[in-house]
Amino acid sequence: MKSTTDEPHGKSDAGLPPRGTPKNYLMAWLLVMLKDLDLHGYEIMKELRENFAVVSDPGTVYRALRQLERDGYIASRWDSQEQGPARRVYALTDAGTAALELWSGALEQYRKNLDAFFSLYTGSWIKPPKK
Amino acid sequence: MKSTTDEPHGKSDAGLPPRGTPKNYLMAWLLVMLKDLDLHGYEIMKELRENFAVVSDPGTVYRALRQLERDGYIASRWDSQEQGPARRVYALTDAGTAALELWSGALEQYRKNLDAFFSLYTGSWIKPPKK
DNA sequence: TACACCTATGTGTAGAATGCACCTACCGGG
DNA sequence: CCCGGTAGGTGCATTCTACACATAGGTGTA
Repeated sequence: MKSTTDEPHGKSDAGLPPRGTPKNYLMAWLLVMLKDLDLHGYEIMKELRENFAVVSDPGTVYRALRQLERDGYIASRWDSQEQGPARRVYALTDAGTAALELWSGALEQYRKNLDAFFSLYTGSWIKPPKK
Repeated sequence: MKSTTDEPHGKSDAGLPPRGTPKNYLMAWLLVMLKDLDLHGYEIMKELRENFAVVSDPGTVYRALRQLERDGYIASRWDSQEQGPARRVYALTDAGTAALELWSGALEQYRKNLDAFFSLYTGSWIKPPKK
């Protein structure tokens, strides 16, 4: 049983870091996974869980993939092999490639922001004097 | 008028990077701002908006500060100077200092994760062979 | 045959984080 | 007298994600 959800008075512990991934981070990862290879959802999900620890739940991955498809960033086809259930294989579209480029720029920005955080955390911060 | 909200069929553009900050990122910043100095909300909010671009909205900052206080990570006192309205000045508690340390570790982890993303984005990724 | 388990793909739902719009109140200048 | 800046706050809607659960084909095994 989770300790943070059964408190009677609504203690929420938002001050503590979540296992939390940045908002919409998942989308960037889905796009980058498909950059060179076409993959199906289960494969992507396992990689993201086991190798990259980006997401914990299969449902979230499948839902996000369908959303990316609705929005035209990826396209899917069915791969019906005789072994096991059919797979929905995804491929990046041109819009998806463009979006991935945008994501890359945005994440570089995040990285600089992180550096700013650490420079506050390690050095002392001098508040800019009010003019 | 925002172009993403009035589409009839629910297009949501989640594939594109949001101005988006990582989830709960704000909490880490509030804590780190108070690491060496006691500040009031308005000051913190202006810094976060103008110098660090972490958050866009004052309400969000004030709300988050109250939440951190409810959870015991920061404490407030009123600073009633005769100039202008009274200010609620915040200071880090011991729990807050500990939480900030946790945040620092989590964000270092996040940075490594970002590096993994970029190594996928720039190099080619070789999918690990299924055993 | 029954069952457990793995692959593969989803839906329903709830909680949390955030942005936008809006409100109160104090104070100084034109 | 009204405007704008300082200071703090609420209500609401949207969005993201985790958890639980459902479905279905296939394989091994008791």
